[in-house]
Amino acid sequence: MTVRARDTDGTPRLADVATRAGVSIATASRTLSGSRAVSADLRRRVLEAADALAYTVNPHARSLAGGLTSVIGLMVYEIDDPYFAEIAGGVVEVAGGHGWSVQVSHQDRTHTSDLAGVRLLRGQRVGAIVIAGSGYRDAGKNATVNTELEAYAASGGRLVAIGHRNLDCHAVVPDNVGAARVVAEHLIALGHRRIGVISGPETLTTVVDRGRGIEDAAAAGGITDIAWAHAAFTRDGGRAATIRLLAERSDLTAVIALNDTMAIGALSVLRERGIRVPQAVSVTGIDDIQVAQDLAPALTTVRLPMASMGRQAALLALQSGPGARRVEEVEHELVVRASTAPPPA
Amino acid sequence: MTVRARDTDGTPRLADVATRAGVSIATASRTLSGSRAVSADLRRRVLEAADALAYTVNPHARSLAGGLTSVIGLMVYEIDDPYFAEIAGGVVEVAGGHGWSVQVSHQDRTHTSDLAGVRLLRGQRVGAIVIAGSGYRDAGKNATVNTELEAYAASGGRLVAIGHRNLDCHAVVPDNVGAARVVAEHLIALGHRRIGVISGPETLTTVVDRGRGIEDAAAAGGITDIAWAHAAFTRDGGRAATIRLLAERSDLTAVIALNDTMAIGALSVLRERGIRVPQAVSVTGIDDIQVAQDLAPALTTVRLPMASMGRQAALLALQSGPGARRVEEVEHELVVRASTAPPPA
DNA sequence: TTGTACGCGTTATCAG
DNA sequence: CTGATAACGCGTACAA
Repeated sequence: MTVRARDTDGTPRLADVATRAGVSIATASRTLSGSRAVSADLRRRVLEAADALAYTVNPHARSLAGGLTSVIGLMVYEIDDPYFAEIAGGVVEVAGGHGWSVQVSHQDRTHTSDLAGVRLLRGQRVGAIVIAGSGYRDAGKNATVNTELEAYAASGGRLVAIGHRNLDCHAVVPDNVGAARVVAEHLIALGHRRIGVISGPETLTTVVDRGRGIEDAAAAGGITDIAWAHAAFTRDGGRAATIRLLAERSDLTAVIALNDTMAIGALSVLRERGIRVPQAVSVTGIDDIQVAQDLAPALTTVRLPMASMGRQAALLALQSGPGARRVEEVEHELVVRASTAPPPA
Repeated sequence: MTVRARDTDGTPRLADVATRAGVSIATASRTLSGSRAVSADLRRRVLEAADALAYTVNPHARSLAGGLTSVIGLMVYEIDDPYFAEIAGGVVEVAGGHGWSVQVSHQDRTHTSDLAGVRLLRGQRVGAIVIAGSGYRDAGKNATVNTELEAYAASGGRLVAIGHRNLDCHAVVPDNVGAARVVAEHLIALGHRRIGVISGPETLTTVVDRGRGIEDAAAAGGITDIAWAHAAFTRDGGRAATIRLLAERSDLTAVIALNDTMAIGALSVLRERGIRVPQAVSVTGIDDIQVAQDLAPALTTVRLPMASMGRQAALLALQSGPGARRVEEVEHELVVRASTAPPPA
């Protein structure tokens, strides 16, 4: 006898369900995966059997047999950055609600690692990829990654981008230009004329877009001497950029950070130096991460609904039928708190 | 001819590598997975072929053939809570460095969902599970989850807990009792006697342990009337608990939050009411999440190295040979900032 | 509609 | 040390 009585590890297989229901494994498979119609009677029997056995499909077998897995590959920079963490929260929430898992793929803002990340995800046959990191401005760098991404989509994978438009797929995009313009306008309306911007690397499209928003507002306000300082898109980057800005232009009355994380760095430097915010210098951010309201002083910023963006992206990934490309714009809103005031007299 | 010329999606298979190297797929498999010794000559040829073809194993096929996958299932509450986000950062970092992926499983602090999470991870044959959420105090609730977890470990999965000891597996554990005692002692040393504690639900072991640390310090300091308020282990929970505490005991000079997130909630309530920190009331947290230093005022707390804990846990999961259970204690350190001062005269 | 049988890509077993 | 070959669990043409 070659009959393997009760083998492996006790996990029931599809065959067990089929046997118990008195049907073929094909029928069991069809009812469980819903790929084809099955008579109501058999359908019920299969479902009961599966339930009684506490059957769960083996995703690997399923994938090997041709399909993709119920996993969303989420590509982010630094999962411990609040911006991405909040997005991830939204993605995880929706995915979990649909029985999907979320695999976090870390990028380190180099396109080679992005490429490796995408390849890994493809190799794992994940059913969807949500790419939350900003795209690169450099077309060449984008090319390799995008090619891989599009090949993935072409082979049936669902692809959704958060925050960049230049990828040919569903996308959830904040209006980075508009958001940045709004904070700049707020400062200008308060009377600021000598403004500095602390910015992330210009290789990121998010940075470029937000920078453009500032320039738009400045031009409209007749301001021509905005001071720029570029650094990493992090708290430490914010510190470094602020220090440089202060050294170059001691007359600034306002600092615009291109995201809240950098703004936190700016605040910390100003606090160390005893420069009062907002009395001597106003500071703004963009994103409205949760802690923005609890900083010292509470940060004036522009709210982007990160968690909701994550949820939307996950929904697009899970629901997206054969339909055309969908780009969902998300609202932003100026949130005025305690870190901005008119410039000193 | 039944020969499938170039099928599926162009992804090279092990057979392709074997053919190109002029060996059997068995040999190719052995060299690539390193399961058995292979002569240096063949080994080199296989490696070259694999490299030339840009071959990557199909993890599903590998898993189906008997093994587990190179995936760490990370169970956390709220990936967007800084505490867990920082831990996740550490796990993702180490995992990525070893070619492993990280799958985030969300728990919602109910044991049924925990159970579902573990089952899902098992069903996916993940190679390791790192469970970062606090355990439950209720033995009954633990039982079902723990049984599942131990079955997982028994079947070859690597299991590592962060923050609870009562699971029979490798663990990375902070001294929650000691950490809480340290902040309480700090306040007592400053002269505080009328102290309130805002705490998470007592169903979590972390909460219970930290609470005990407070009680120890209070007893040693001869303080018997500590005021307690329980709520969710979140910012909003911190707000709710603080409001209740203030209503019951208007004479408090210090509020101990059992984690930084709740402390943030406490600070926000006190700020709204115009109660000055630390002049009127001192506030402390536990964890030292990154933003603790940037709050208003900067938070006095106890540092737990979350990122490092995540890294350690991942290493334990990936390296752990057949060795015995290892429990790694992590250091904590009181960080005195601006939110504590002697009580008002 | 339902069942049979083959293939998905690897690992493991068992001979050589 | 190396090579056939049988699983692994499931989807799905194909046939009935």
